[in-house]
Amino acid sequence: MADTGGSGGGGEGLLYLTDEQLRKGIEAMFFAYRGFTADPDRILEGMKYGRAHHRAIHFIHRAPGTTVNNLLAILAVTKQSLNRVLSTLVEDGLVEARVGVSDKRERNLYLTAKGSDLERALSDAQRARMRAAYRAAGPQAVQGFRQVLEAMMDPEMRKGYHSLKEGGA
Amino acid sequence: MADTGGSGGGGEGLLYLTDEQLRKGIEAMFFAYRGFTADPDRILEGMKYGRAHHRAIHFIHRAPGTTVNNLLAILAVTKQSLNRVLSTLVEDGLVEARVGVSDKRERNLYLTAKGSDLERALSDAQRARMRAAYRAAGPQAVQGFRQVLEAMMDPEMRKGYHSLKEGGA
DNA sequence: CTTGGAAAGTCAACATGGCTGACATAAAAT
DNA sequence: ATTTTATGTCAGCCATGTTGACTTTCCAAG
Repeated sequence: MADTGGSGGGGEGLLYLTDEQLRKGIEAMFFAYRGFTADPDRILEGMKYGRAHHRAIHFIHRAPGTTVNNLLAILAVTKQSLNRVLSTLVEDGLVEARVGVSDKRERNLYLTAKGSDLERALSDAQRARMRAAYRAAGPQAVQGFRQVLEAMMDPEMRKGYHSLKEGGA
Repeated sequence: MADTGGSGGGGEGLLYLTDEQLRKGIEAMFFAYRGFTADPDRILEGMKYGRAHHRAIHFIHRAPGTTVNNLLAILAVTKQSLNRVLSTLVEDGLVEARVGVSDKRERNLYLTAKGSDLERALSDAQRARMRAAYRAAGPQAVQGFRQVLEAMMDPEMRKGYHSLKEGGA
């Protein structure tokens, strides 16, 4: 396990694995995630929606025509929980749920124009912060950021993260 | 807006700021955070505690003797919300809340032996995952990870993140 | 010393979004 | 045709966020 890490000579290359460094990383993750969700949360607040609605809208936008079950796998919540969120979005005309063609048990989900508008507002806000952070840290840092995040995911999550393509009707 | 970024020659240095790259970062953050909380959540499940209890325990461990108000600032929830969590922890003998010495309105918070045991279990689990991710990604990546996370925080959060020292009785 | 406002913490009640259980409908298997 | 399986829905519970009203303590003005 020879290490060619950044710091110094001898065994110093493992200093980034000390409990203290790990703790800092843990707390950074906690505080950063709060920043990460802050802007969309602010937009949603006042509307009768929350973070759960944001997530659903995001992934429907990403994979139009996806099924409820597909979404379930990505979001890792129960179908009952998702259904509540989806129901209000359909009622309010942000999401259209078309009965499946080949399998009538399924519902294929699409954003309406109204839903797309909200999606854009939310993702614009979230991207703006992300862009600022990326720019401040630089491309090298961003690469490391992505590497660590990916290593932090559960293996199944990592799969869902890389595929995330299926779902077309 | 000249950029001296890492990749290539011409305008290529800004490729990491495209909407597509930003979206990948956003989703990575979402999936990674789930991994980040998964192990402690698993430990807490079954016990009558949740993520909120974990956070309280973590920061009391970090700053023994901290006051409720101090914790409030770090966690950014309402005192009523924190109070519920803290009350159960005190009742169950995981946290001791000593009336302040100089100011009897305050409560200084400490983990009991029992509380420390749970804290250790939780942070061991969380650190193990973090350590694995760090090791997999390497020290260079970890540095970038930390840089991006910090740039993603709100400025006030960033302060709280760096100080986080006060709180002694 | 008394009085009044600010600060810290507590109690009550409500909203969001997790959860499990029970169920309806459609599809697939026998 | 009947049973089994998959998908989605309805009802109700729990954790944890919220606001509002209150108590206790502290400090400052009189």
